[in-house]
Amino acid sequence: MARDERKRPTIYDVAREAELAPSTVSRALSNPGRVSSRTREHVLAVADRLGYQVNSLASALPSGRTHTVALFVSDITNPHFFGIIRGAEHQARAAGCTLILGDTEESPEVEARNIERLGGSVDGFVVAASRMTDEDIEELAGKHSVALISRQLAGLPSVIVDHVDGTREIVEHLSALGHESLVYLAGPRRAWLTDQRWRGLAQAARQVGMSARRLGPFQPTMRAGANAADVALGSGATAAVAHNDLMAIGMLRRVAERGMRVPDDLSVVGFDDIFGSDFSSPALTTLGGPFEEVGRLAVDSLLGMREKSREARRAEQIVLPSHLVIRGSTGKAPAR
Amino acid sequence: MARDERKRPTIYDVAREAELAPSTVSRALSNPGRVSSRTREHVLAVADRLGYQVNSLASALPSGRTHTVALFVSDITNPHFFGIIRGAEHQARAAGCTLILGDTEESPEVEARNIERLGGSVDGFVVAASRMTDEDIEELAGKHSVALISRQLAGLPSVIVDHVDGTREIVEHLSALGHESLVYLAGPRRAWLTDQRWRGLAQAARQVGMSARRLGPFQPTMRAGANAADVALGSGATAAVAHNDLMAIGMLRRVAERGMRVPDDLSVVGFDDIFGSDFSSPALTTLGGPFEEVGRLAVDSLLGMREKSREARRAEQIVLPSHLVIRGSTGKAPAR
DNA sequence: CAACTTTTGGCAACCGCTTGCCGTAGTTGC
DNA sequence: GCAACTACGGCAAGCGGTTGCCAAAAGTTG
Repeated sequence: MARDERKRPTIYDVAREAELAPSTVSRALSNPGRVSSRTREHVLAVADRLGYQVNSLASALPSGRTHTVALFVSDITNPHFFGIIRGAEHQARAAGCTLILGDTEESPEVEARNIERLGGSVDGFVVAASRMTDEDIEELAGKHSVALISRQLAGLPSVIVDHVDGTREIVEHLSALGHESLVYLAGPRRAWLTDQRWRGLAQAARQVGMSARRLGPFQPTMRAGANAADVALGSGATAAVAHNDLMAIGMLRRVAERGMRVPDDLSVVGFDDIFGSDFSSPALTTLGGPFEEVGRLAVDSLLGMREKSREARRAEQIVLPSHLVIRGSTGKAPAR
Repeated sequence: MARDERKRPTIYDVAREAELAPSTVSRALSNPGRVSSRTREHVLAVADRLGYQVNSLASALPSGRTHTVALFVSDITNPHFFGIIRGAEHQARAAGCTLILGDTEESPEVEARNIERLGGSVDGFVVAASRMTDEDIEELAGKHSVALISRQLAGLPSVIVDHVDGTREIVEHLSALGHESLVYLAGPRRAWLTDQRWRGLAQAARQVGMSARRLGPFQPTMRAGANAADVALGSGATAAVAHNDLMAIGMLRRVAERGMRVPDDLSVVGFDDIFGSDFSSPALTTLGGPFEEVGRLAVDSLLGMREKSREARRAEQIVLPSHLVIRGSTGKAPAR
């Protein structure tokens, strides 16, 4: 009682007060089945009275469990990641974990370096839109628990939003509006999604008898959207599918700047349904998805991994449904 | 050499390999002035060869320095915070620290609880737009290092963007356009900024002979903006200043929905210059600021606090200049 | 009721690093 | 040439928990 000199009480304080050994206190707190319920309740009561709180650092040291997960995103200023971040944060908190957020700035080097740096002090990594190579990710996964977002890799848990169905929907929508040609303004070469989206678009286009071309790559930013718009307009296609909404919104502005009209002269489609895509002018047709859920599930399967034995731990690859949000940026193809 | 069984090498491994005591290795690594340069270089070389990396948990335990700071924001999905988050993340990384991000969801309880939870495992807190009472913040600051963003409190370091000058600019801008009355659509009662902004607007209005009324409070969200728009239109004022851009953008939509026009029927001004405020329709006139810098400086002064002796540590209250970004949502006052 | 199993609490050895204190060797002053 | 310092390396005691192992207590069984 006398020695509460501003310091947080430790299990030793609780033990003394409860007239038990520190080890017993530790067990009562973190391994309740190991002590009698009478003892446990006594410990709990004393701990509560003293205002005891575990020192998470101290408990992480011997146990190896830090109760911390890291989430890396490729660009922290892309609104697309908000939902993911929020979902991940929620799920982490619900599981009693702390979330560390990292920005990899579109660079595989920054990504690798930051992950390395955190290596020993987190229970695992959720990596969204990784720019690393498959090999590097596999190496990383050999050393730490890893869950992927917007990327699939055999043997690793992942959460993505369906793009096969999504791209098909986009193409059918455009086809229904009379478009006969589209261009895909590709994202970064290292982004797994870039190829996936292109593949989906190309295949769907083939099936409905539309021509499709891939142009780029472009940085997935609003600024690069201006460039993409010029390239798209120059291509002669009547519909442009941008790698993401940031680019698509940048395109809308550039098209207007050049005195052309969306969708009369060019229809534009994006991906992600980000904040702002509903009030751009025109509002953007885009492929949305349940991104909070994505973040939540990624953290979930990351934390789940540790439970399962190495055997039973066949990584689950989750695919969530996407949905096409049709707005003003797509319209009838211009007459020939 | 033989015992690199998947485990990360420790200072003991380095010590053995370098034929020195672990304590010397520890000093060579983290207190270079304490050993001879010959020794230090030898240690560094061996550590490098073995691929040694400090275990930050283990070093945090005895030293109390975790090299981690936490940033709390009131709403992680508000784009306003992106810049702050990014700036904070950069500065933290530059200082060799890890950033933990927390969402307080506009709730003082969630805020207090989360801060409490992290208490022992971070070096300090940056709290942006805190919803806690002055008393609670002071209590918190008694136990931990705290730096404030968008809030001032005597004795605590803080970074804010100038609102006195900013609100004056807004009012003068509106006055110049012929407006004679404005309404302020207030933000949450617990937000320090709500009163500050209102005070600034009211005073500036008095000086230019404009009438000013305060309405609300409203939640600082797009959704609440619809409500705010109706209230503003009903007030008879010709100019509306929303608590933030989220609300302002929500207002723009609602005004259009009701068949009125911005700025012909009502001029609208926001705060923050968030992502999207440049492509809403019409584009939003808003008070911007160097928010990345805000995040950066907040982390900076938080980390700086620990250096200074308790005496010299007179908390710096930083005020960064704001700037009015004039766009299409403000225009000439409608003729009587 | 003896023999045996299951609970339950305690002891002590870590986890990996930091740091106060001590002793030795080398340097400086007079 | 000797006392007084200073520089530098080592020893060992933590930091606050966790956990393997042991022994006493309690519960089972025939």
